[in-house]
Amino acid sequence: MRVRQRDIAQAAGVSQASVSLVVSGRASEGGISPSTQDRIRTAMEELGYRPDPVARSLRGGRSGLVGVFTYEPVFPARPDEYFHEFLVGIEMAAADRGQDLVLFSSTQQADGRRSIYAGGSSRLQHADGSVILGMHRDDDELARLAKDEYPFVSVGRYDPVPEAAWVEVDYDGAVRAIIEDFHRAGHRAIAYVAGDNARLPSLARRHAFAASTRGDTTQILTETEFDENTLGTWRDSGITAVIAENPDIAEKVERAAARAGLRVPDDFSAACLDTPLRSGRSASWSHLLIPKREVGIRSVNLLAAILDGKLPRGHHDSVQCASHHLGTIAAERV
Amino acid sequence: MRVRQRDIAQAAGVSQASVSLVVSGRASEGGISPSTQDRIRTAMEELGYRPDPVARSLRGGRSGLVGVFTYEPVFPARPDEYFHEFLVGIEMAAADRGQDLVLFSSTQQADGRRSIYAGGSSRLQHADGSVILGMHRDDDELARLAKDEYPFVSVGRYDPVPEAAWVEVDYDGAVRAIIEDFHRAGHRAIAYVAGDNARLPSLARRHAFAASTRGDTTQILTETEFDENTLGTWRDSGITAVIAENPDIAEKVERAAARAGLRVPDDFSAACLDTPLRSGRSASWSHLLIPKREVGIRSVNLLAAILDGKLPRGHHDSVQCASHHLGTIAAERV
DNA sequence: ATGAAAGCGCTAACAA
DNA sequence: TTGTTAGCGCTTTCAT
Repeated sequence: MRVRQRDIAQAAGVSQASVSLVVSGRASEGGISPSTQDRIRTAMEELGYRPDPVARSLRGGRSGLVGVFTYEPVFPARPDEYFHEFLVGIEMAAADRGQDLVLFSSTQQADGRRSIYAGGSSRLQHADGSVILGMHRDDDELARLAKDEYPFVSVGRYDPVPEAAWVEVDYDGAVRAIIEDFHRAGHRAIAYVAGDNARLPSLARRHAFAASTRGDTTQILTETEFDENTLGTWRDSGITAVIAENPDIAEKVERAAARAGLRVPDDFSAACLDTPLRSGRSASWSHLLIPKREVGIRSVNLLAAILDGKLPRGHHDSVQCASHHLGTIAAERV
Repeated sequence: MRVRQRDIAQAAGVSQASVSLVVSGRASEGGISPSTQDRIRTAMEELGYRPDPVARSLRGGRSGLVGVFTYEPVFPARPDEYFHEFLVGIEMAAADRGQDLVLFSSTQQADGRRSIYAGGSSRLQHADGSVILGMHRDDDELARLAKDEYPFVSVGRYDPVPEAAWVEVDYDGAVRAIIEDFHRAGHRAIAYVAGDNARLPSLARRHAFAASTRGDTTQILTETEFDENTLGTWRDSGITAVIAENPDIAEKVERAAARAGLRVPDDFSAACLDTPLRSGRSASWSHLLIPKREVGIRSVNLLAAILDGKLPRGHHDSVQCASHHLGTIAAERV
């Protein structure tokens, strides 16, 4: 049996409106005498009144629920480090703001893929707005979401939908900084090993690399193109430094180098564009520190600002990216 | 601008009730002529109608939201393997059932602890029911939740609140099986190193140990009581086998043994009551396989059954626990 | 076969 | 200082 404001109004011999004022803490402001307030509070206590958040949402238009939409399960079989840190930030920010998180597991279809509009009505409506996470996006769906004027923020740059708001990592600046380190150390012939997927985050980093190495000798290849012969090719082309786009690639390069009897940084300098695996052989590579937690926090905050009308729907935010030097960028012997 | 049923009723020249029937799919059942249905559907399409889930829940329907309440952040700074696998199961089951998950981050207070009723209103009401996770529970709050007739299921046995539903791991059977293995190998003097917290899951395992070793020589001590001298004490007491309650303890025992020049299983047999750390020294210990994922799945299913009135509020479910033998239980030399 | 009306629990104008 | 009223968007009798 739910206790409503009406019940305690009756018990305290006041109107429901007065109860509402007390509940929302605006009693004095609304001009309720201290004695009446006391009576109301006592009645609330005795009857065990708890405001109904759903009714509040209906009335106020906000549920305080922040959606988290991912095209993959949030809790994968193998804890995916990549997602995790974003989610830490998202949960922290939500907690700070007094908001709850909704994970849209219902959007998962039989084949394991998730779709916003598959179930007919968008379940995202349950949340005031959503944070969109993950690589494998459906541009059409998200475009539609934007057209429906549903407030959402993409974690990571998201060009395909012009109206989308996002929080991006400043890969440009970060990659540029790493290249400058290479330059300072005398390297002018640099290889870049990219991931196989041609998704935005990957492309962004490749472009940043290309832009920062104008005038240098460069070689860009993808993960699958990297094989046993690659190291030889590099040596022949005079390549003295390597950038691996992600930790897996760094591992791959390290293993190939080890087999070829080459050492980092004695034989070539190296850096990785994300934090390497803790226990891997490339753990000591110089690398970028992607501020995932910060990005998560800012995404939630940006969403809140958009909901409050303080920032426009398509606002973008960018987070600086630090780098962590572990001595795998050595001076080039000229 | 939200499009309401009223708007499309007007557009289609029908009453709001008819629209509602079409929306909920009970149009024919309610006796709406096919032609009218078509007109309504067209209007919905044109105006871009989306049902408001909040209004629906207020009216008494289901929101399709399953709460996940934890007394600690769901996404901890250091990924906590213990939680993770439960959540994998919970998300899988929710996806299967077409339900979404709500993580109650809003209940987090300044000190980092979470409380259901701290904010005055219980935000759990946003979900049809909730799964309760984590060790550090507030019995009073949960008792109150039960009194409020809020449907919830505890992950893990939860005696303190009699009305609580739960899904437990059959530690009794599992511990008994391990002890029987020890017995078969001839061990009759067994030590047990428990965790420091005296929480239920820990107590349950200790009791199971005590119950299964009647007539044996046993020694039960807690993690902090275990020190450099313990191994000597065990040898003096004729202890030939050890059970570690959790992976951390197993590690501790292994390290102490290594320092003392003792080997498992040559010098003593050993088993751990949870899966040991992958990269730890005790990785090869025989151990229990706690079916966390299964427990997560069943929790969600049990909650659904309770919501549907198919199972009573305080129903309990128990999941068998397998064990994995890695040869650290050796025959005792008699 | 369709419509009118009540009400879920709450808040915010507006009256008194 | 307090009470009355009108909804928020929806579902569900009960009339028509």
